Amino acid sequence: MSDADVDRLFQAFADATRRDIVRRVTVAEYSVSGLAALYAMSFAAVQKHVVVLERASLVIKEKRGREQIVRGNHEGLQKARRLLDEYEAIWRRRVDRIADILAEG
Amino acid sequence: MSDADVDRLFQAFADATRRDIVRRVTVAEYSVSGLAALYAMSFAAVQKHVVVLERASLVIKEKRGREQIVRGNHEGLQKARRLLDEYEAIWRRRVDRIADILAEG
DNA sequence: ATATTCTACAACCAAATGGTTGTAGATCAG
DNA sequence: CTGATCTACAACCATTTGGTTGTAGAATAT
Repeated sequence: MSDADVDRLFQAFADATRRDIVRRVTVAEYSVSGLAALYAMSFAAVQKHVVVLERASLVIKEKRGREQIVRGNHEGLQKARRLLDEYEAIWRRRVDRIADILAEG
Repeated sequence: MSDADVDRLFQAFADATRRDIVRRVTVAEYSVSGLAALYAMSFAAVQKHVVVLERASLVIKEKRGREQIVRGNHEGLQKARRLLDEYEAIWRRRVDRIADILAEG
């Protein structure tokens, strides 16, 4: 995963509307206009949010007739969690190291 | 945690330099200028990154003489992980629900 | 066939972001 | 005391971001 990929992923999470879209489409399917109806902004704005989420692998679009069905994509979430787990591991190592120093000291 | 807080948190993670700073200051202490020496950018740029990380609770600054010592702050990381865990829980509920439907069908 | 719906995308705008240089206050060293 | 170092912050700049309206194509409904 490149830096740019990670940037895209966390950037995608850094917006409340997009986080809400992720929650919704994980629970149920929505068309883009179905999503747009939920928010106090234009269709185009919501469509752009969906594009951002798609590029971050947090959402998948599938054409169905004239609609585009949006569903959650577990891949992006898993990547994000794995990344944060790495940071957590660094913390754990640090805590262990300090404990060792205290033990031998 | 407000939407704005969550925005700040993920936004802070959405930059490779800032992620690198977080890793470094979790392992060891750095002054702001000590950090600045590591990157191909101005002191002011790095100082701003530290401010962003501090506002996101990912880093803590402590004045020591004329230096400002930067250390990792577990709080922000924990918050971020807990948030992603909530999304994961939504996924799990969804998977369970589908399994139930298949079982009774 | 025509009208409607859904989507994509361009063009535009204001605000935020990530960088720069410059200035000034504190602290430390000689 | 003087000079060097460390930090904070202002002002500025280019690019990105999150929003808008408008246009056009594809699929559906009447």
